[in-house]
Amino acid sequence: MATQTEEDYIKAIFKITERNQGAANTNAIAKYLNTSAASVTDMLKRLSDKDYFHYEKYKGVYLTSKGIQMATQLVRKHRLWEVFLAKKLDFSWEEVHDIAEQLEHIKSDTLIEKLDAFLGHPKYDPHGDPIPNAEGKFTLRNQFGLSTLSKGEKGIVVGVKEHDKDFLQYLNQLEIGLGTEVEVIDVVDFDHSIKLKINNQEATSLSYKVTKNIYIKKQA
Amino acid sequence: MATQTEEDYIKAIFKITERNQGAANTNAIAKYLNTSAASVTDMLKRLSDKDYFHYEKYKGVYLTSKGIQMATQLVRKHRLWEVFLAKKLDFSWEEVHDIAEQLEHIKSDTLIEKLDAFLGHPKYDPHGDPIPNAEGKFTLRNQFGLSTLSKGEKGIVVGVKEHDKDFLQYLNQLEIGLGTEVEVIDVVDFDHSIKLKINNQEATSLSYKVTKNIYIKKQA
DNA sequence: ACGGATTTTTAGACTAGCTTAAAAATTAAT
DNA sequence: ATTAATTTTTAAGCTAGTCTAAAAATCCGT
Ligand SMILES: [Mn+2]
Ligand SMILES: [Mn+2]
Ligand SMILES: [Mn+2]
Ligand SMILES: [Mn+2]
Repeated sequence: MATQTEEDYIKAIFKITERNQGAANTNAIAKYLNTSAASVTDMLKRLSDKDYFHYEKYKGVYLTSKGIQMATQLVRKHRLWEVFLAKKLDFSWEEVHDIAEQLEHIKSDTLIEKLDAFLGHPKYDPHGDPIPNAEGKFTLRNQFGLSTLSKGEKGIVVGVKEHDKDFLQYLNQLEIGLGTEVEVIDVVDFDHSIKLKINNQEATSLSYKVTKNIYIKKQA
Repeated sequence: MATQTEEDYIKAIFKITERNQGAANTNAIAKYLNTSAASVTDMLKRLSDKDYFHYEKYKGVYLTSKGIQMATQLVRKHRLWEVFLAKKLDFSWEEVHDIAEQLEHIKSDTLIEKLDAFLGHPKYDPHGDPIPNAEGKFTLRNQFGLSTLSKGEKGIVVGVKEHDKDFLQYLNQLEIGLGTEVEVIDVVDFDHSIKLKINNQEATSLSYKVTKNIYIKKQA
């Protein structure tokens, strides 16, 4: 069975290739896993006969279907545990990730299917990210960056791109969370900042850096 | 922070000293953890400057108060997770142990307190074992081995001594679980076997080996 | 096409944990 | 009190995973 470290490497490669649309290179993996490039090369060499990925020296690495399947199951577990922590144990969305990072490695197929049922087969996690089903299929959604809305448009917050704690806590403070109604009152051309009504309260100004990390579903 | 292996060693020492009423010796630990005596000696040497226990060559090992506290917290976590698995996810009592053996190592103090609250601060786990509170205090109970009952006495099953899967499945088959009402119809002196009414069904015969592993609360 | 910067790999060494085989200490039996 | 059996420790060596420093390969600007 795969060790926790192995699993973390596979998931890292999955996340990086997904983001980059190409092979994951050594430095990117090292940075993602907070380890040295030398360790990564070493690990890739040691793992490369386990058929999780294709590795060519100096060319980076990409997952095989076996690797993708494993990574997807890990993402499934991670996100289901996040839902459990947020919905059942009342953790806030900025607290769930670190704990789920551990829980995702618990070995038991039955466990995750029972957990899924207990949670009512949720489709999205506390950050609005889709939860793959047991077969690995993600439910995609028609979403837009809040930064793409024009003056007068309304939406409902459905997710966040950035998962950084400070960012999420800033959103808490603004009372922005999943399901929050927003309406763009004004867009400032100069810096792309936005004046936003949040749940019909008085408008607040949000920087582009913030709005481009919030996903919304458009509202009539 | 303590590694999973360290935690397993501390818990093993705790369980063994509790059972033996004396220092835990190398072979006992090795057997408990399914490892070699040499590994245990090695580990004890390496851990002995971390103040979890007192170790004297050839004399075995016993926990310090720091070690006891750690072991108790592990038992608390283990049993709370078992309750979660049984009560919320519908696992049977013979399935929960192996998964809890992994879950007990998840690092987060908040998590376990929230889980405890979510479960309604249970006092006993699915095997009837007491769950220490956050301060490490166990709630003891006035219980007897089913084998100590005399003809005519009634009781309610409150726990099991043996946690073996086959034993627990045998009890499932007999429809004996926590809360089951039992009445001793007859005691056979020769082999100490017992004729038992289970939930007022027709009586079944149980061997001494079985009855001495079932704990009951006496009933008027 | 070359030189410098960047990225990646190699080399060598470390820790945690484990193994088997042999040596030493302890315990038990005569 | 010896000897024999048992338990424990030591010795030597293995794997997984990590590190730093140095070498090698690739990439990039001119
Ligand atoms: Mn992880
Ligand atoms: Mn998430
Ligand atoms: Mn464990
Ligand atoms: Mn239990």
